[in-house]
Amino acid sequence: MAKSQNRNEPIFRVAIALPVYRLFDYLAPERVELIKVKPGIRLEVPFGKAKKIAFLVECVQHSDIDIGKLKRVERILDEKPLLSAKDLALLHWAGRYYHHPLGEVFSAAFPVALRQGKPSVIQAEKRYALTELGKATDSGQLKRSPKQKSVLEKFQTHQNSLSEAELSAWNENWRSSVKLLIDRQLLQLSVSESGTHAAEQPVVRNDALHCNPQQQAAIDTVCEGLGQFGVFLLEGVTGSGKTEVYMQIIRTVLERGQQVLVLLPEITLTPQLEDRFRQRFTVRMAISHSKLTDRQRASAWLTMQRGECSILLGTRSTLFTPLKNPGLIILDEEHDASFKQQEGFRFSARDVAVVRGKLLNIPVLLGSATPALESLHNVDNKRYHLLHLPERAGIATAPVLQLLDIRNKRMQEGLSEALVAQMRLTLAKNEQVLLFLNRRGFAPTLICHGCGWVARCRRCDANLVIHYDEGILRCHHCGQEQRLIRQCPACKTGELTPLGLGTERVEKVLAELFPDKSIVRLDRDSTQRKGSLENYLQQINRGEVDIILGTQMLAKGHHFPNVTLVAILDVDSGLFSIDFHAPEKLAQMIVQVSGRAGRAEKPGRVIMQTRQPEHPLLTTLIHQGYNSFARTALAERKEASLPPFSYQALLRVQAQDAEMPKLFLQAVVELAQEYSKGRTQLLGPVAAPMARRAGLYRYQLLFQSGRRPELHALLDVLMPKIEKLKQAKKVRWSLDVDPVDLY
DNA sequence: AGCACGCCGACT
DNA sequence: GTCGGCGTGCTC
Repeated sequence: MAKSQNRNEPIFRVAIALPVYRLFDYLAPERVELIKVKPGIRLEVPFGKAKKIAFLVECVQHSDIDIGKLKRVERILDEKPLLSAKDLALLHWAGRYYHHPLGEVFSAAFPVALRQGKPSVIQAEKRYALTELGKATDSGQLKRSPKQKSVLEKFQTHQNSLSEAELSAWNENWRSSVKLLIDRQLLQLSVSESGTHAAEQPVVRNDALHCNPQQQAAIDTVCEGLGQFGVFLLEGVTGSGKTEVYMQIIRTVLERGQQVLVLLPEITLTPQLEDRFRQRFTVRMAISHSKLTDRQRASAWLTMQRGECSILLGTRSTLFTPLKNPGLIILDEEHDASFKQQEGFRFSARDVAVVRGKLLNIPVLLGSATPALESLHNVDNKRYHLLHLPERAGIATAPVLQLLDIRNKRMQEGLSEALVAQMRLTLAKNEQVLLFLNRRGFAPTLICHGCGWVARCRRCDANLVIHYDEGILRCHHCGQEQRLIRQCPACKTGELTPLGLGTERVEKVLAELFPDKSIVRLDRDSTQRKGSLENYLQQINRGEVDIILGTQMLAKGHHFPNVTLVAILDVDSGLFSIDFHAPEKLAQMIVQVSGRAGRAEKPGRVIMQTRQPEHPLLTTLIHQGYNSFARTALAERKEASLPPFSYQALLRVQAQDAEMPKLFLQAVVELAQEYSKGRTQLLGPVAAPMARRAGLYRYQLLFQSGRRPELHALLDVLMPKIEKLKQAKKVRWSLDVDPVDLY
């Protein structure tokens, strides 16, 4: 039949973004010059009834599929691959290491617009600036249009022009106001000032700050290592001048004509670093994070790919952006768990960055005040080179940490009398107080005083959290809400009482205790409105706020120079977790929160309320510092053969049916025992710590081995078989290699 | 992931 | 007698 005459047709083996491990074979397009076709190019292929975008993996001569059944590639989308051979190798490595389908890995490397098959064209980015009229206009005149007023103020408090990307990061809905302000001739389109860099022009526009010897040593060490692979761990407390070190190293990289990729854990941290970089560097800089439009992200990606831009600042997903002249990868706050993607393709941006650095033969610079235990372990075994910044730069002094024993003490909504007294002293000196409580809402539990009934989520194994402001009960795990009830549904008589502490409740008592003070609450609920976080931060730094109260989001990066007292209201809640990562996370959180205080010339103090004043984690951390804590914690991990002294992968399963997840994992265990020759342990199957979430029943199975190759060899044979398991079709499962969150 | 095929319940 | 429920299986 037709079979034989086509025997020598070239076959395109492609990856398609699907949750399956196998690749798909297609007939090459007719009249194609095979020499010009390189792996990595995007293709459009017929797939089932639809068309899909595919990535060419290789050209082969033979297919296992009957050649008559193969379809033909419809269209070639790229003349040349947008990814280099080394970046393709990185994706293949990541697919193998995380045991994730290659098509989805490829898909993650491209910005949305390109993975949908859009052409690789760059949309020029617009910038806006004040007109002379805009500079002279008092924003008070716009008080009848508050959105325009705030946009005008944004420009008036900003030195340079603002790009679409910067405006989007600040407030997603800026377009209409900017348009109206242009109509009023207060704003104008500005000629792209950050794109003016010419080859002969200096890369920096102003002088570097003076560095202390340790900073200089760090700069020199990394700069000497440019042009070859090496991982540097820059350990420096808040205020030790890490950013200055980054900038001086970046300058050298730029002067070599190379590009720099800078990764941050969170979008909210990009504007401040972007500002500092723009003040220092003349080169073009791209920003990429999920608040930007698909078009903006595609432009950032392509300008880096073409080498038209020298610095890329972005979050986790930016890691795979191709670089025409790669020089350096910086990953700031490397300990931060946000660098681990928590769904789908669960990669660690830190670990993949290191592999990327190795493939590109460039240095990787990791920065943190509280390095991850794995990173310190990698310093110990000489894989990473430690650069230590022991001092605070300038004249700032380190904050003093102290424990406040609250056993048997009178408490008012989580505040001890001693703490309130310290707050009064601080406020009397006109200095700011920061209170940290990592629980939003009014109270985490609503309990009946009469019968003990507790408000539970119907779809999760969790209690509903009281949100008085909104008059609702909300589940923090599935988002389900219901009206706040007044009467106990069980006994109809008892009094419903809020139990426990949330930021809303503390805010209320603060308002009573300090009626003449201005209080700001920063948590996901109070900052949901776009741009409100930035507005609050500005208020705080203008000194219009006396007491700052907030959750996790306070712990990251933001500087509050006039804060001299920090209190961690409930440090004990972090001491009792089944996850072995918990002590590390708690210690990092304490040090990070402490870093918010006592910058500038005013010394800061940190008070931790605890009922465990003798707890070794707390005493070690306070008296000997983070590094001693880390040493102790690493010794404990070693003793217990936990990571980084062993290697883990967690197989998670969930299903509507209560029994299926367990049955599926039992089948997996049978398979694993058949193929596991070595000493890879199987821990489970066990119910997940939260056995039901959003209506789904959850189970998990942990693989652990003292040798990484052994674990991966097992997973290599196991995963394709798991995919074909008949039980697999009735559940949703995912593998998490190097899990950081065992929940 | 989509999407069609397929075999059992309440409607014109 | 049909419309449609979502269980199961396939996509080169």
